[in-house]
This record gives sequence, structure tokens and C-alpha cells, in this order.
Amino acid sequence: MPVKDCQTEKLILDTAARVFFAEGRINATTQDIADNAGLSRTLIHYYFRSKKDLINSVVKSTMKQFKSKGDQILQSDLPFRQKTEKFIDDFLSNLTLYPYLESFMTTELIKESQKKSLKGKSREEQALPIQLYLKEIENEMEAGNIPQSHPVHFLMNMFSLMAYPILVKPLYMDLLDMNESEYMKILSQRKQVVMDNLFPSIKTNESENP
Amino acid sequence: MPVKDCQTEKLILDTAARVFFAEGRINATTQDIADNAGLSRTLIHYYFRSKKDLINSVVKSTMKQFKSKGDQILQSDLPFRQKTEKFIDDFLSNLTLYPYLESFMTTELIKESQKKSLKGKSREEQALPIQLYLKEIENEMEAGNIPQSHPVHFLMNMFSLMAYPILVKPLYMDLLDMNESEYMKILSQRKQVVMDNLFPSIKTNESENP
DNA sequence: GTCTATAGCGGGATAGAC
DNA sequence: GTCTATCCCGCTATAGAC
Repeated sequence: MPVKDCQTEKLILDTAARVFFAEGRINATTQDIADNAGLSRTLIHYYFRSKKDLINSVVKSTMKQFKSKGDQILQSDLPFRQKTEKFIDDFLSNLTLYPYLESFMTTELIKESQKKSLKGKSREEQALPIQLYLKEIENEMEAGNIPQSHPVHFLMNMFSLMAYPILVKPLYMDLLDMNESEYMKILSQRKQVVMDNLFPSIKTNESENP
Repeated sequence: MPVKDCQTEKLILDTAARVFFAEGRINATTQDIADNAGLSRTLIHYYFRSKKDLINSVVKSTMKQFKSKGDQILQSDLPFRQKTEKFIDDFLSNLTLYPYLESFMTTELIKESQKKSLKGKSREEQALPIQLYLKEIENEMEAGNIPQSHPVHFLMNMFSLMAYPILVKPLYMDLLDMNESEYMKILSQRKQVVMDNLFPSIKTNESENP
């Protein structure tokens, strides 16, 4: 009966994700994952042919989830600023929920892209929401709502400001001599900081102070 | 004669750094490094007890170099804005010179900090330049030269905007459908973008346009 | 100090019983 | 489908000759 199939497969996938993203055991062995899931290591090889395949599955399904949620926001008909804010909000909540998601995904994707480019996807459909968003950025720049530059920089700034402080959390905690709760407090302020940065208050004074 | 000691040791260290930072072979084996240095793998174990120790040495010496150069700039008596610009310039030139330095160091330091905190250093002397710089940031905020927030955010913004686009270069190239030279062109504009972001043009209009 | 040869081990993959 | 036991490979580490 192929009913239990999906259950076990999903258990493995979820456990792997939990171990990688929540517990931060980036170099976890298949044994670690099996132990955490409470089953034999062999099962992993039964459902996913190899460890590489398992990781690929985790990465792929996570990317898909992220991308679909993000694209949904980007394709909504919200005004530019609200859309951007929602995107940031969504991004940051996910990363706060899974503290090591960013470092795992980044590490893994960088590792992949080293061997060979992973460009097997149909470029057009996949990148479309981003391309449309870039066009929106361009419009906003022309309208003078945000500082002029290549639209790509706006996007880079956004992701950098969001992701990097989470990615290098342990390094920053050390450098800045902060403990966990101090750092989390700072992180909770990031959304506002990012927004302020992307939309500097050149012409929005009237909405802030009465 | 312990003269040749240093030469070989330095050769190994430099080769390892080159392989890791310039060629991007992050998971390079000791054999790879030995081959690249043109000597036997055993020599690596003779000078550095294990691969882990070699990597630690590479990380430590690189950190030290970076930190000392950075601290030197931070401790100079340049005015705040020029000091910051010089710091950024220095940082970016290093990362452009060694394309994989950022990803290697980040990966490695994150990996380390997972097992146990690497806090064995005398906190005071080491973090002093940063603490002084944070104080300067605070002053600039009070003077109204840069937007108000927790000084730490200014520092985070700076590093994020500089480092992240270099760190995730392969991902961005894919996402934005750019080739190597297109992306390098964008990267070359980052210094200006970072500066514009950290110092939004609230009161510097007169210096830009005649 | 530098090499060749080999030991040792961790971890992924597979065979086969149930 | 799930387990136990085992194989096998890559890579680090070390012993010993020169």
C-alpha cells in the first residue's frame, strides 16, 4: 500500500529541513537526520537515492515555497511601497522562524553554483515577476519617489539589508559583543530600518510628523 | 637549518589561500592544495597538524590582516565620511581581488560558530576600534548628518550593502539573468551606491550640482 | 625536510532478511 | 517498507625510508 509512502517521505523531508534550518546542523550526516526522524538511515536512501538528492529536494522545495509566496506578493496590485513592505515582512518572518535557513540555502546554492551553473530552468516564466518588479522600480525612480540608480541596485540593497544581518548573526554577535536576546532585539528593528533605507524621507515628511 | 621552514610554510599558506579565495575551491582537499603548491601532501601535515589547523591558520591570518587594515582606517583621524568611504573602498578592493574570499570566510566562520563560540579573545582591546567608530556614528546621528537609528544599524547596513552582493554573486547572476561582465559592471558601481545609501543627500546638494 | 606507502576512519551506499 | 549488517570509497593522518 503506497499510502504510507508519502508520510515517511514527508517525515524525512521535514526532519531534514528542521535539522538544517532550525537546529543549524548544516553539515548534518544522514545518520543525524535518521536519528532525529526516529528511523533507519537506509530509509533515506530508499526514498532519496543519495544524500545529495535529499539536499537537492530540500533546497528545491524550499526555494519553490519561497519563490511562489514572494512572486505572489510581487504580482499583486498593491502600490509599490506597500508591496515592497509586504515582501520584506514576509521574507523576514520566514528567516526569523528558521534562523539557519538563510545560511544553509546560501551555502548550498553557492556550493552548487561552483561546480556548474544550475541554469536548467526556463528563464522567461521564472524570472518574469522579478523583471516586472524591476520595471516598477524604474518607474518609481523616474517619478522621483526613490533615489535614481540602476534598478538592480534597489533590489540588491533590499536583499542585502534583509538577509546579511541574519546570515552572519554569530559573527556580528561576536564583533558587537552582544548576546542572543540583544541581537534579536536589533533584528526585530531591521524591517523598519530597511524600509527607511529604501525609501529615504525626501518627500514623505508630511506623513510622519503632524 | 630552519630557514627554509618559513618559505615552505608560507608557500602552503599562500597556496591554500589562493585555492580557497581566488579559485573558489572551498571544499578543496589537502591533495588539491599540495598539487597546487607542487609538493607532497605530507608537508601540509608536517607544518600544520591537520587540515582543520591549516584552515584555521588561513582564516586567522586573513582575519588578522583584514582587521588590522580596517582598524587602521577606523582609528585614523579622517573626518567621519571620508573615513567611512576609505573603509568601504578598502573592503571592496579586497573582495574584488579575491572573489571567493567572502563566501569562504563566511562559510567557515559560520561553521565554526556552530560548534562553539570562538570567543577566546580579549574582548576589550579587540573590539575597541569598532566601539569607537560606533561612538562616532552616534555623534553623526546627533549632528543630523545621517539618519537617526541605533548606531549598530549603520554598521550593519554598511557591511550588508558591501558584502552580500559579492557573497551571492552566482545566485544574483542567475536571478537577474546576467553574465559575468554584466555583473562585474554592476559590482563596480556598488561603492557609490553604498555611500549614497549611508549618506542620503539631505544636505549635500550643493556639493553635487554646480 | 621531503618523499612514498600505508594505515585508519567516517560516512554514504547497497544487499538481503523480515 | 523497514530493518541489520556490510561493503566501499575518499580523505586525513602517520610511519618510515632517503
